[in-house]
Amino acid sequence: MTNPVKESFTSASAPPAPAALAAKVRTLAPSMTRSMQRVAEAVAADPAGCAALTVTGLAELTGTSEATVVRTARLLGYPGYRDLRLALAGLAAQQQSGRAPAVTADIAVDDPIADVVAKLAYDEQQTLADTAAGLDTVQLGAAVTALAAARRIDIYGVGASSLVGMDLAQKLLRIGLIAHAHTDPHLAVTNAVQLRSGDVAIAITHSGSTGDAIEPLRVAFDRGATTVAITGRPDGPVSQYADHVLTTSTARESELRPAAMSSRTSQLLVVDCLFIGVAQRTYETAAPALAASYEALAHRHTPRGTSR
Amino acid sequence: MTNPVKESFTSASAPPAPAALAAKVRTLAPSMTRSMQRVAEAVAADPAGCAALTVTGLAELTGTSEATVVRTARLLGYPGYRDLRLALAGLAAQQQSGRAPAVTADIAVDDPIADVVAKLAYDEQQTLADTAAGLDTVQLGAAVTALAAARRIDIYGVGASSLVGMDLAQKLLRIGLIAHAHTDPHLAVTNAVQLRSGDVAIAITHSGSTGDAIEPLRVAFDRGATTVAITGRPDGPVSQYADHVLTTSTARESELRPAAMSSRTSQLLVVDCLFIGVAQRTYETAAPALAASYEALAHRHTPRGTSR
DNA sequence: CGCCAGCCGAAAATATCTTTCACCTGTGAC
DNA sequence: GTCACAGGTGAAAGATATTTTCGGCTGGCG
Repeated sequence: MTNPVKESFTSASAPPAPAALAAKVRTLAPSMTRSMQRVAEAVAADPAGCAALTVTGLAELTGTSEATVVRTARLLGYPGYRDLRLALAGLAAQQQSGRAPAVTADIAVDDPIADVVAKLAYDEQQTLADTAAGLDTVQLGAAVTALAAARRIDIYGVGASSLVGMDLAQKLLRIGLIAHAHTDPHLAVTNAVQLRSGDVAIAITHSGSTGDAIEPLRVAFDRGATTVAITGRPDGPVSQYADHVLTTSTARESELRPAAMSSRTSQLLVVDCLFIGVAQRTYETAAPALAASYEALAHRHTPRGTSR
Repeated sequence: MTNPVKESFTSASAPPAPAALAAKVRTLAPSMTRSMQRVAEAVAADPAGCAALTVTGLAELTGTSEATVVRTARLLGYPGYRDLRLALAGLAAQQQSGRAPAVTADIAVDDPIADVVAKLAYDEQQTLADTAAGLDTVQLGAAVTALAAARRIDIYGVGASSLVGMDLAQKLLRIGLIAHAHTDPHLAVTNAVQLRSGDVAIAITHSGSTGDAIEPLRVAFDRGATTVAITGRPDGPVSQYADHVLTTSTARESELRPAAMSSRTSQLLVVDCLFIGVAQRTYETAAPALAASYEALAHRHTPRGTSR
């Protein structure tokens, strides 16, 4: 304790440097000794690589000793090598994520699988954002009100949209509403005839011009039911017979990724919004119903379960 | 040498996870013990803060022991605490520089409809990002390879997952593969018996323990077919019979938004990735098939169509 | 040529991380 | 109800990594 400040001079004004590490290295380089410069250089050149090394490793890499590495870390403003290493890891992560947004291109035939995942996820996120931004909450609210009070709900959709319709029907059934998704156009029409005021009919069609979904909606509309269209083309024929139009977004499509694919994401978001809206309005009955259906399902899972 | 695997079980397919740590915590949480959950929670809640702590510090903070902290780090896929800490520092740096924390609250009963839309869209975007980050591209690639060469593809899923299965089957059929989604558990099993080497069976179950989806997969597995599991619980029973496990992410759930709902988004992304992967590999036949199916559908739309 | 200042690394000292092991708790069988 | 058992758990031993100490070495200067 004769001399508490022996090897512990730090560059004073340096708090735990965040990202401007390369700059700091350059600034401080002149005041460094040869060995320290080698260490600093290595660190600046490959933060990620150095973050993976222990003091000893970095010392060997730079042909110096542990002590020198620690001294360098101190000079750069960190309490010790451990903290420099942490900062290095952070820096590496930043650089990493920084160059990520290069996924805006279309998916190509020869894209590696990792790129496919990234691009697809990005596209779908974009689709969701677009849909949310473009959704008319007034129309949505009106549709929810109609659904919550409906005596009976019929849903029409064919092809990819039929799955969305079934999803909605499944959900509504779970909270005690009477909903049915029709996929057979003929049966859809014959059922639509049964509808009347107080009932709700929903057509789901991305193109807005799928005859098989429009026809039953028209019948329901004529019968006095409240009609809702979920479509990517609010100016299409389907809107003619819809009291409320909910617009889904259309993502950029490519050869490998037909429109039908991204429209599904968009449609599902709308459907989820409808469901949650209805669940809110009918909370008194919906909550217990949801809990009950959850409970009922528990028995379908293998008891020992988690293999903990 | 007696027992090389004592405390060294890692979650197998887990490489040093990059940024999707919160997601990983959620995925693995169910298979964790109470103490480990506390640690995982702390880490997920405050990456930056935890990165500043030593093992001992984090153990004290969470009221557990060093051993438990290390065990948790292992479970999350890191060789030890040191590496988890490094990853944490990286994560913290990213959040710091990156976008807003955006701590969205759960959807409440009295949220206005506009909030519901925004929260839902945000949650689903989050789910997509998590899924993409957590997806093992090696497993995915292997599954794609198997699918592209398959003589026949059977898909099992019940409940909400059945819709995802149907979606996948629809897509694969479009590019000329022989795929069938089974929703009836009995028929699924009786059909699984027909499978043999060179065929592919896919089970989709969020819980990883849905007997009705596992049983046919087991049969297919025993018959020598290549088996794939798409699940949110990679440690669940279903993985026992799966050659390739594709992990979907689990979103924070709330009363109004049961897990089944967000799992669908995640599952669909995986399914889309599979589809595109297969389409790439079989481009020669897939491209014309896609074009043809598109062509065939055009006639189902009202001729005057778009009212443009 | 000898002396001194400061650089440098080997090795000791310390901190941190990992592993082991025994205890403890809750669970299921009888 | 009691017993046996399968894990979960943390204290402490053991292994690594980091920091500090300390003495040798180099090169400049009188």
